[in-house]
Parts: sequence; C-alpha cells; structure tokens
Amino acid sequence: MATETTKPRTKAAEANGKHGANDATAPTEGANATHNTAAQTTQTTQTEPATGQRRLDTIPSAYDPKLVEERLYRWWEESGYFKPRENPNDPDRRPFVISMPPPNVTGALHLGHAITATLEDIMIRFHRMRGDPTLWVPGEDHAGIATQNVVEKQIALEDTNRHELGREKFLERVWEWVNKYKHRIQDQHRRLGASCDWSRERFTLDEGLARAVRLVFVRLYEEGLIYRGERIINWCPRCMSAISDLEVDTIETPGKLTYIRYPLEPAEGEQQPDEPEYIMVATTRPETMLGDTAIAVNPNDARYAGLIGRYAILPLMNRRIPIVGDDAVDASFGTGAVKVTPAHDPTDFEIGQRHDLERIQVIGFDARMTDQAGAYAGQDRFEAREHIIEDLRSQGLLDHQEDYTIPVGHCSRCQTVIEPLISMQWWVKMAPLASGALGAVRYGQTRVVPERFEKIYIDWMENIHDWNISRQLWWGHRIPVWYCATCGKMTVALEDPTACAHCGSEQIEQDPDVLDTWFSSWLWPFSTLGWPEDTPDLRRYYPTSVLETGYDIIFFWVVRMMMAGIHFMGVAPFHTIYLHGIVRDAEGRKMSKSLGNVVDPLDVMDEFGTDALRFMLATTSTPGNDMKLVRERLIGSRNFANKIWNAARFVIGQTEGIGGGIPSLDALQPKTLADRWILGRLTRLIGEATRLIDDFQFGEAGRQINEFFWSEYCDWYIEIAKIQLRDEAQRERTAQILRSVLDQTLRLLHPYMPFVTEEVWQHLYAETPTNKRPAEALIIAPWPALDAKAATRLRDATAEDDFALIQEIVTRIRDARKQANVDPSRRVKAILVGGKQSAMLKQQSALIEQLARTEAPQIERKLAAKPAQAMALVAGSVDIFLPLAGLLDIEKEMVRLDKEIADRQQAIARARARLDNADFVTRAKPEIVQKERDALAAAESALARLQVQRAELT
RNA sequence: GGGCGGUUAGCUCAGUGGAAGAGCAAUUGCUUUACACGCAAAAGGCCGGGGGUUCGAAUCCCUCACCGCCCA
Repeated sequence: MATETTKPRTKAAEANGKHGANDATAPTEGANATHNTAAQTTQTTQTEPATGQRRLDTIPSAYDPKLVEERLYRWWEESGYFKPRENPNDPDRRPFVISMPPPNVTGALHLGHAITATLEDIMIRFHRMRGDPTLWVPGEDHAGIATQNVVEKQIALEDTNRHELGREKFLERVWEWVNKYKHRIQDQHRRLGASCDWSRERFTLDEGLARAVRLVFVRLYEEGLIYRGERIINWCPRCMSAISDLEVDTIETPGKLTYIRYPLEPAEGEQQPDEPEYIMVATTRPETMLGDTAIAVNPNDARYAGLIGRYAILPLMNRRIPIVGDDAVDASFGTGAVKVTPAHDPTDFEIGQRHDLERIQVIGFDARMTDQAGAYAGQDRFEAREHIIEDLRSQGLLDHQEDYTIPVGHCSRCQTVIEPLISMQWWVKMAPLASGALGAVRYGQTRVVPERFEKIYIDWMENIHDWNISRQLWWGHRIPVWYCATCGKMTVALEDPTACAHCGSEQIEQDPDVLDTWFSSWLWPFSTLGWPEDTPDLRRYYPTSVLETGYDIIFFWVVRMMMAGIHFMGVAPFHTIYLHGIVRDAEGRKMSKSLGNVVDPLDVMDEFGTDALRFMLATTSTPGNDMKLVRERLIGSRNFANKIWNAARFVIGQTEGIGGGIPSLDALQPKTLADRWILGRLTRLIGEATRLIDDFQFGEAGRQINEFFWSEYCDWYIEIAKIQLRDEAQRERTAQILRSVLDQTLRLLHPYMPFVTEEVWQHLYAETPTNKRPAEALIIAPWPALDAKAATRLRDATAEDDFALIQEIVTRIRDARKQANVDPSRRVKAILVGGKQSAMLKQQSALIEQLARTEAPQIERKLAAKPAQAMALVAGSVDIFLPLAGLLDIEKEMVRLDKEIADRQQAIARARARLDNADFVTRAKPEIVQKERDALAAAESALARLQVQRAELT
C-alpha cells in the first residue's frame, strides 16, 4: 500500500469512544408525538451543561455568545448526543442520515461551508428531536491539486521543490500540513455548532477509504469501464497536470482570427503554374500550425470539392500535407477550410483518427514549443504565435487578421490558459454509469430540491463525457496499475503485486500518477460507512437520506455519487438532493481570494455569535438562490438572539416562586382570551413550522417562528401576562403558559439557534420549581407536536377574532394619544361602545386599560349621546371616544376624520365594484364572495359612524 | 448558440391566483416592574415594460429590456 494512503485516523474517534456505551441506553423521550413527561422523565447524567450558579434573570441583559457556545458544544459532544440513538418506542424507525460534504483540507472554512453546516445541522437537529435515529457523518477531503499546490508554495519559500525532496519526503510534508488543517476545520465546524458524530469522522485518504477506492478502480477496470487511452486532455502547464473538463473555465476573450494561405502542390501530372495556387485557412491559434498534418474541408462544400485528395505545403515547415474531406468541418467558419492539428485540438484529433493522420506535438507540457517546432523550439507558446505571424507576413502568406471572440479555457484553480494536449491517461467510461443515475432521478427515487436543478442534472447525464481520472500529482490515491518492462503488459491489482501477473517478471513499476480527488469523493456516502467491508453502519445507515450541498458542485460530486452509489450499492445514495445557493459579498460578487472579498465566518461569529450567523444564513434566502452577505441581516439575527435571552430572563424572573412547573401543551388549560389566543397561535405555528421544515423550506419556517416569538409572544402575551400575574387567581396558570410557550418555542428554534436556545432552556428547567424534565438537554428534547385532539382543542378561531379586535382597539388608542400629543404617562378616559362585543370588551377591559394607558374604560352597549370634546375612533365594530377636553384640536380632528372617511369610501367602492360584477358573484369561491360582503358591510358601518362623528364636530 | 435564475419599500430579501410583507435604515415619541441588540406610533410600493388568460394576476402564459449564472 502506498505510503500516502496508510495514515492513522485522527484522535477524535478515541476521544468520543468512551461515550459509545451510552448509545443503547441513552434516554430518548423524542420517541413520538405525545409528551408523557412523567413516564419519560430522565435521570440527569454525569455531565451537566454548567449554566452556572446564577439565575438567568440576574445575568446581564445582553446575551453574550462567548460565554455560552464553547461550553455547550463540549457538553453536548461529551454527553454523546451527536451519536445516533435507536428509538426504544419504535425500533424499526428509519434512520435519518447525512454525509457531510467533506471540506478541502487546503485551508479554512468559508461561508459556503457555514451555510452547508447550518442547513444540515437544522435537518439533523430537527430529526433528532423527532426521535429518528440520526447520524451526520463528518469528514474532510484531501483535495489533490489544491493541497499539493499550497505545500509546493510552502517549500518554495525554503528554496526547494518536490523533485529535490523526493516523493516520500514531500508527502511527509503534505501530511504535516494536512493534519494541522484538518483539526482547524474540525474546530470550525464545532464553532458552527455542527452536531455531527465525530467518532465516525473520515478523511478521503483513510485506510478504509483507500481500500474502497482501489476496489472500485479494479472492479471498473475488470468491467471494462476504466480504460487507458491516448486522448486530447486539458493540460494546466502551471499545475503540471491534466484536469477534467469540469475544472476548465471557458472565458470569451477578444482575439484575432488569422487567415493564412497554404500553397497548393500542383495536382498530379500537372506543372507548377506561374502563379502559385493557395488554399486559405482561418485559425485562432496560429502557433499550432507547426503541428498541422492535414487541411480539412466539408465534403459537401462545393468550393473545395476539387481539392480533396490533393496536397498543400505547410508554410514555415515545408511539410507536405493532404487535403481531406470530413463532416466535422463547419463550412461557415472562416473560409470553410481548416488546418488540422491532431495533437493539439480535440476535433482535429478525431479527424486525425478518421484519416490516419500523424500527430505532431509542437507545444510541450511546459507550454514551450517542442523540438518538433523547428525554428521556434524553446519559445513560449504565445511568443511563438507572434513570431509565426511576423514570419508569415514577411513571406506574404498572411492574408489578413480580423477581430474575433475566442473561447479560451483557463484552469479553474490557477487561471492559467490550459493547453489541449495529447496524452496517455486513465478514463472512466461514463455512459453506462449514467443510465442508472439518470433513471433514479427521472423516475423519482431521488428528488431534487429545488426542482429546476433536476433538468440540469438530466441534461448533463444525457450528454455525458468520459472522465479523465489520472492526475500528474503525488498527493492522492495512487493508481493501482503496474507496467511490466519485460512483457509490456499491465497488472491492475487490489494488493500491491511483486511480479507481473502475465509473465511473472519482477521488472514492474507502478503508474506514477494519482487519481482525481473526486474519484474518492464519489464513494463518500458508503465508503465512510465502512464499505467495502459489510459493517453494521453500512447496513443500518445506507442509503443516506439527504444530500445537501451547493449547486456549484452538482457535476463534480452529486451526479458522480449517484452513479457510484447505484453501481456499487445497487441503490441511490440518498432520497433527496437539496441544493443551496452561493453566499456572495454585499455587492453580489462571488467571494474569492484574488478579489480579497472573502468573509471569514469566524469573524462573523466573533462579532455576532454563531446563532446569529446561522439564523441569517437559514432565513435570508430561498432554496437554490444565491444570497448576499449583508450586515443588516446579521444585526437583525443577533437582536433576535438577544430578544430570546431577555424574554427568558423575564419569564424566569417573574415566575419565580410560582408553582405549576412547565406543563406539556396538552396539559394546559387556557382560560383568558390572551391564553386561548397565544396557545391557538402556537398550535398553528407548530403545524406550519413542522410542515415547512419537512418540505425543506427552512427560511420560511424560521421567519414564521421569529414572527410568532417576537410579535405575538413577546409583544402581546408577555405584556398581558404582566397583568395576569398580578391576579392571584390567574397567577399560576399564566406562569405555566409563559413557561410552556417559551419551552415549545425554544424547541422550534433550537435547530436554527442551538446555543442560545439550549442555554435558556437549561435555565428555564433549572430555575423552575417542582419540574420534571422532558429530557436532560434541549438538543434531545422532543420536537413540539400535538395529537389531533389536543390541536383541535387549542385552536381557537373565536379567540383569534376577538383578540384581533382588542389589538386594533389598543393600537387605535395609542395612535390617537400620539396624534393628540398626550403625555405618555398620562391615563386618559376612554369610552367604548361595543354593541354585541361589549360583554367581551368588559372582560378584557384590564388589557385595554394597561396596554393603551387609559383609565378603567367605560364600556357601553349603546351610547345615547356622544361625549363632548372627544376624539372619536372606529375599531372594527367598536366606537371609541377619548374625552380630551382642552387637548382636542378640532381642525386636526376634522382632517383626521376626513382621511378615515376617504379610506372607507375607497374600500366601499372597491368592494361594491366586485360585488356588482355578476361573474364575480357566480364564479368566485363562495367564501371569497362572503368575505367581500363582510368587508363591505364593515366599511359601510364604519363610514356611517365616522360621518356622524364628523358632523358633530361642526 | 442552448438553458436557468433574478427584477417587489431607501438597502437586503420573503411572498406563487382572492384587499402588498419582514429585517435594517430613515421619522416621531418614550429611563412603561425582560430587552435601547429595546418599546410605541406613523410613513414609505403604477410588485421592470408591453400584451394575454381569468370574475380576479406581484403570482399563470407570451413578449421585450436589463442584471447574473450554467452548458456548448
């Protein structure tokens, strides 16, 4: 076995190993939807989250992620929560599994990795809380060219190079580097809160994975799907390696199309004419003409019909070359006659094969002209181009040049102009592998999210090209092929051979090249689980569930994993492919080292906290779409984390000493309007958030949870709870609901913001008396769920309507106070005329009094005489009068009422127009028509009342 | 050349057939027994242009423009 593939695994496995014993017996309450807290109460284990001795409400008011994140992550990891747990209530439950896309060991994680880790962790934590056996396999990729490059740069500083060091020594240096960066990447994933199972961490050069790579190579070779062949390849003269089509960026570059006259040899039996004849060709790469071995025209091109079979004389080289007819020639390009350079162009290579043309390599692997290039030997390729044009011009053979846009291939890694060169390389025959992968998506075994990428996947599979897998590097999986110097045959073997398999000669030598990095990555979903061994992990966790990654590596990685999974395991490696967009800078540019606009996620986390970064990444965009990294969104997310922190401080502090604990949702008995309202809203939210996350709509789910927590729970329920807590009869129930809704919301938010939610949750349970824990940690607490009966009981349409009216009344009064410049501290008189709603309003009068800062409101069913000197407001069906003697500005009041009247008139006109339309009434859904009628009635009623009030002002 | 995405409030983005939303910024007022990383209120939009389908279009179809990406 080659040295580079036999490195020991990291320490992480041992570090976590001691917790492995917990697996089978680990407490699991997240089993099913019900919350039988009594039965599922767990013992606290040896480890504690160490939230500290201080109560949450005595800790400073601003949430400080630095005091929380590292401690909690260590606690989770040491407690073994990241390992899969079988569900004792449902042993047959299918596991939820993600293979983490292994980051390159080349350097630090960037925001692309941060979004990957965030979205995958959201899914993982969600499924873990739901009680699924959940496994997230982490790892790193050895990244052949990239890693070799950085180490070569490093040793260049020591004035040496890999050839001086030799293969063994050089690889030692690479391993040094890799081991350092591997740990850095692991630590960064820890900082991101990634709850992956570090005991199962893998590196693409691990021994087991090396075995997988080698078996795959041998098997595909034996199946005839791997072959060695001489082809035109993309050569990067700086990386000094072949690269695949996918690693070439084609850039439209302004250039010249050069028209060159090639002298024609006289037709057989004819004399050299006085005026020499020419055939003119057009080329974008004049320097390759030195390697021309033919001229080709389309056989159907009448202009050249007579010339096929004749010969031309290659200028500068004086070589006699044939004129051939070939369908590949586009008659509309240039003159319709093209020069043919089989050693330097893929199309020409094929033409050469069809016409048995010689291949002359005139540009070398170092991008300099070879000895075959005559007088130009040794010159740089672009230098030679200039000299050739000058020489052709002086010989009168350069007809003209015209401006032309040329697609120029560049190495995607170093941007060097790639050179198409002929070379002997190893290839994978892709078409047979693609058919299964194509079918899996086409027939729905694997779903692509968002759906539009399905078409991209299919198009690529249908136009597949063979894959060049050999790389002229030292860092990577060495190609398991030995060439025999005696008989010339190849030995392809699982174990390193000592002799040729064909003739027994010991004069064998291993192929010096290594395999493309993706040749190990495409096995990732099963090689990480132990394949080719038949391990328990492989049997239990393959196929995995979701493959989540950026859309920019669909072709590199996703499609190839599909192929390998289906070919070697017989089943697609995941049922869902979820693709996220690219994180760009604030100007929308892709982040890159050369632009210097890379944002380090560590810096972001230092400034805003991990939770803020995660919440921003998860909620700023929609699936598959790019996002800009904008500071404002980070600020908003940080503020949200702080809001959670402070809401919890309030709840814990204000309910101290109140009994009742933290009941499960189905044990709660809402009584007041606010109670019924908040629990109804929460019930609705739980259903929606669960549905959305299941459907991969993480952004929408996150936004809805945020909206509920901030705008409903904090802004309304907590404010009302302040009133209810003062009432001895309400006190305990209110405390229970405050805590319980907080608990449930923390659970919903935990996948997004794991740290602040866990910290707060620990405080909530530690500081709430007589409480039984549903789990020792939020990370393994059950996902909120209600059975149908409880959901029906808690959902409350009447409460929603009534509460909306209270909200409108409060807002109207607040607005009116402000318009009238009433001092914020002053209590105003308020008269509410509520009609049918007056009984409800009387019950809620304390809310209005407190939230709108009024005196105890006077609530009437009807009012005989309107109060004098009063501001008159309309809130739904309710009339509100604020007697503001002395403060009332009649002029302003008239203007305000006029505006309100105009608004209602507009609403009435719109509603009437629709209802007058017979088609609308007959064709629209009945509930829509009814809604319109209700709106019209409400507006008409409001208008009438406003007009009366307006009249009374004059 | 083929394909895809985007165009919505000052900025960054949600919203995919029934009366336009959020965060941030900007305005006004607030030491209201959690939070100024906050509270309250208000303001801000021919939903890129044009055409069509529909009782009804930001949303579906066609077309154009601009920005961006992928493939050849």
